[in-house]
Amino acid sequence: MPELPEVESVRRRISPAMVRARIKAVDLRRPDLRRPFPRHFVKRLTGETIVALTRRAKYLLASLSSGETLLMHLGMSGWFRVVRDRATAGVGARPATIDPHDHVVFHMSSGKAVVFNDPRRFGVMDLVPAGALQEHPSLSRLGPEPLSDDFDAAALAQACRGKKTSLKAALLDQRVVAGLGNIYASEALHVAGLSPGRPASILATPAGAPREAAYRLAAAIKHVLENAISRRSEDNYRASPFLVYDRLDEPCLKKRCSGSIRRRTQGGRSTFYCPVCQQ
DNA sequence: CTGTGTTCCTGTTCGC
DNA sequence: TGCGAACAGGAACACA
Repeated sequence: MPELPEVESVRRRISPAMVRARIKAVDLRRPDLRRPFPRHFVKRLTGETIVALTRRAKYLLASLSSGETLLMHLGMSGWFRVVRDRATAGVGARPATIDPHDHVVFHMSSGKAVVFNDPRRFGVMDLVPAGALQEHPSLSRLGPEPLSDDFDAAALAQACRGKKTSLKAALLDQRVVAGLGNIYASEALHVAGLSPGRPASILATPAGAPREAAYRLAAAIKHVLENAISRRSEDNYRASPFLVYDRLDEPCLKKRCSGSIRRRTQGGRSTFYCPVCQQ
């Protein structure tokens, strides 16, 4: 689930338990996720206060009082939950959880335990020394944050200028815009009325100036992400909140459109779209 | 440098 | 019901 809106939602949900709280103890249940945990992971976290919890693209960033930053990525199946921390943290403490995919437990001075669960283990955790955050390999090449003023039609067009790859692949490229994933890339292209297979270069003139489609797509990206965040924050779940994703063969929801949703594979991943109203 | 394909891992769903 | 295949929301890496 974790694309930008889900990560933002997680950030807001776990912030009350973590921010301005001290990490009393850390249970580390295995040596690695997708990559090994950094050296002295538990030692460097224990006793630290989390000063702030922010998000960049799909990364969560916990700023520690030591100046280090705990960088976390949810991968494909990563999730956090907050539980009351009945168990006293420390040696011999009974784990607060029994799920075999609970890999990390943060015992906070707020009285809550924040549990990281990730069946597929595509998640990542790293500790970044003070001052080294911008240069971190996971962050340094990221494009603009889609909901910031840095991202607009001009930025999108510039990034896609001359690109031979498809629009869908371009939206998944975190250097073009940071935080979209497979679901919201499909959704944004649908809202913008653009066919996912068209070359990304159509967004810009040869000189790099935005064409009309770039304005539509930049606005659609912001719209789709803002909608998803507000819906999640309201905890307002519905059967399928999406316009095209996972709606194969269902009628297109756009007004006065007679199309039905198709699926195709691009770059080994499913793209959902309406062949009638997306040109 | 650019674009494409593979790979990491486990759980769920689908067709026979 | 059982079983294998296909597929799943990410991103680093190898290669042409």
